[in-house]
Amino acid sequence: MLDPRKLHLLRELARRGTIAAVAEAVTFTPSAVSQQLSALEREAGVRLLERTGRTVSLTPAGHLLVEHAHTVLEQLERASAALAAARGGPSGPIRIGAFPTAARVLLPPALAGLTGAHPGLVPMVSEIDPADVSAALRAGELDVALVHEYDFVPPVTDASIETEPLFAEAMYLTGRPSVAAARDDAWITNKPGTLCHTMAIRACQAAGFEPDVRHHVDDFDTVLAFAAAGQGVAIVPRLAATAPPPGVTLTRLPLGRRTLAAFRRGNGEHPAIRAAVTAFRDAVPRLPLR
Amino acid sequence: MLDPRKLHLLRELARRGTIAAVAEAVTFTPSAVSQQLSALEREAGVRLLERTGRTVSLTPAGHLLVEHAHTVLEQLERASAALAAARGGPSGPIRIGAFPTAARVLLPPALAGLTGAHPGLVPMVSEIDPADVSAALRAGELDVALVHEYDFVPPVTDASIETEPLFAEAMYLTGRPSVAAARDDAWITNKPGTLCHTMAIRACQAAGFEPDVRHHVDDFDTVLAFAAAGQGVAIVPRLAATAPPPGVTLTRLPLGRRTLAAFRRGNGEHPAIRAAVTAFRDAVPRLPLR
DNA sequence: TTCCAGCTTAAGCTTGTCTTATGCTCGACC
DNA sequence: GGTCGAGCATAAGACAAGCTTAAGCTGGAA
Repeated sequence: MLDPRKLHLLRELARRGTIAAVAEAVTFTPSAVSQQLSALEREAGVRLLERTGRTVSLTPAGHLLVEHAHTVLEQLERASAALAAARGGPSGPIRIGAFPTAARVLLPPALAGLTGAHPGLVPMVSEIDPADVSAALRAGELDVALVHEYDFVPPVTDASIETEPLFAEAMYLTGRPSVAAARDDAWITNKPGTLCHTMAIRACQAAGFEPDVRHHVDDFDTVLAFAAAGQGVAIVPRLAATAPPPGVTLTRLPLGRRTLAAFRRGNGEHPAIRAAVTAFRDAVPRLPLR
Repeated sequence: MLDPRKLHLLRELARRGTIAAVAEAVTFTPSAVSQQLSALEREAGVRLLERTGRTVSLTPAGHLLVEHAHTVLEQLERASAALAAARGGPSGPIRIGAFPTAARVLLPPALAGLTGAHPGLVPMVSEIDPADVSAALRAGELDVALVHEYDFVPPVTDASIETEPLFAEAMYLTGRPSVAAARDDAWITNKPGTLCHTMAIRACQAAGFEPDVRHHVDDFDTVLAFAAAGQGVAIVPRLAATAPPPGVTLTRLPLGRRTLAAFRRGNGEHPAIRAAVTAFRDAVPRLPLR
C-alpha cells in the first residue's frame, strides 16, 4: 500500500523543486527525504525522479502520482476533520496565520468572538505574508490563515489549499491624485517578496513607469508617517488608512484587494476551522471599511 | 496523519465483527490488530470501539471513520492503478477468482485471449464461491473475480467493491416442467453457504414449499449425473447444461442469473484488470448461451 | 460452576525510519 | 579551467514502530 507520508514528500518536492527544500519544510534531513522518495520509487515500480543538473525533477509518472497524492491527502484531511467533529465542539489549539494589517484590525474582535463562543479553543496567531501561507498550511504549521489577493497580482493557486472570501476593500494613494501623477516621486513599498510590494510595482507598471522605490517598510502606520514627513508616496489599503496622520491626503484608486480565509483542502469541515472562519466573518461588519 | 493501514483494519472490523476474524483475514495475530486499533483510537482522540459482551463493536465515530476509510483506500487504489498504467502495458501476476462453472467454461478462452494479447501477464486462478469474493478482494488475495447474482438473492453490496456485468443466462430445472411440480421430489443442491444453494432454496420457497434436499453437490456435471440416475431434481444454469446426459429433460425457468466481473473500487483502471475484464467480455460470445 | 472464545497487556525481537558522516557531481565564479 | 559550494546519494548507527509469543482477564454457553 502506498504510504501517504511519502506521497506528501513527493508533493512537496513537486512544489519546492529540491530535496533540500522539502527537508527544510518538514524538518527532516535531506538524507531522510532522499531515502523516503527512493523507497516510494521502489514501491511504485517506475522512475518518479530524475537528476537534472544539480537538482532533481519529476518524471511524467511522478507528476501523475502527485495528482493522486493531492486527492489522497485531501481525503485523509477530511477524515481527520470528521474525527475532530466527532470529538465534539471546537476545542484545542488552532494555529492562525494573518498578514500584519489583519492581525491588527480584524483579529482582535475575531479572536474575542471566537474564544467567547468556544472557550475550549486556544488560538495561536503568527504574522505571515500571504505569499508564504500555502507552504505553511501544507506543512501543518498553520491550520487557517488570513490572506489577501490584489488586482493585477494573480493569486497563488494551490490544489491543496482552499479559500473562502471575507471582504474586499479599496486601495488609496498618498499625496497624489493618481498613480501616474506620482511617476517622479520617491516610493515607499513593503519589503520585496511580499504581495503588497508586488502590487505596488504592478500598479506603477500599469501606469506606465517603474517606481523609484526608496523605502521598504512593512508597517503601514510607519509608511503613512514617512509619507507625512514628505519621504515619498505609497499605496495603502483602506484598513491601514483609518486615521491618516495630518498632512497626508488619500486618493481612492480603482484598485482593490480581497481578504480571504485559507485552509488545507478537505479541512473546511473541521469544527475549529469552521468556527474560526465564522468568527472572521462575524468581525467583518465592525471593520472601518468606508 | 491517519495511517491507511489502520483504517483498513478498522474497515475490516466493521465488516467482520471480531478482531480475531480481522486478524485471520490479514494473517496477523489478534494481538497485532488490537494494538493497531488501539493506536488508531489514540490518534483519533475518540472512542472508536466498545466492548459489547465478548466481542467489540464500533461506536458512531467508528462508523463515521469507516466511511472515510472507504474513500481514502479507494483513492490509494486509484493511485496504485495509475502507477501500474505508468509502468506500461499490463504485465505481472494477476490473481483471478472464479466460480467453478466460469472457471470451466469462460476462463479457458478468456485466459488464452488474455495471455495472447499481453504476454507479460501471468494470470493465477483460484476457484472461489461468489459469497467469499468481496472478502478475498479486500484482503488483496485476489485482483479480479467472476461472480454471479441470482434473481431472489440480493447481491452482496460492498462499498469497496465494484462490478461490471458480463452476461446473463437462464436457469433450467431437471425432470419436471415447473418448480412447483417438484414439490415432493428429492433435491440436489450445491453446498450450504454458496449462492447457488441459497438460490435453489429461495426458488422453492417462492413456489410455496421447502425443498427436501437430499444431496449437496457443487459440480453441476455430477448434479446432472445424479439427476440422470433418478436421485432427484436440481436447478442448473444454462452454462452448466450444454450437454445434459441422456434421460435428463431440462425446462427453462423464469429465473436468471447474471455473471459479473468484480474488483476493488478504484482499481478498475489498472491495466491488468482492464485487460482481464476485456478478455472476459471478448470470450462471452463464444459461450453456448442458447 | 466450568469452559472457551475473544480481547488486552507485557515482553522481546524484527523492521523501518531518521540522523550523522562521507562521497559524488554539477554549476558558478574567479 | 580550476576551485568551491550546493545538492543528492549511500553507509552505518540509534531509535521507534510494529509484530509475535505468552499470559491474563472477561463474558456467555453448557
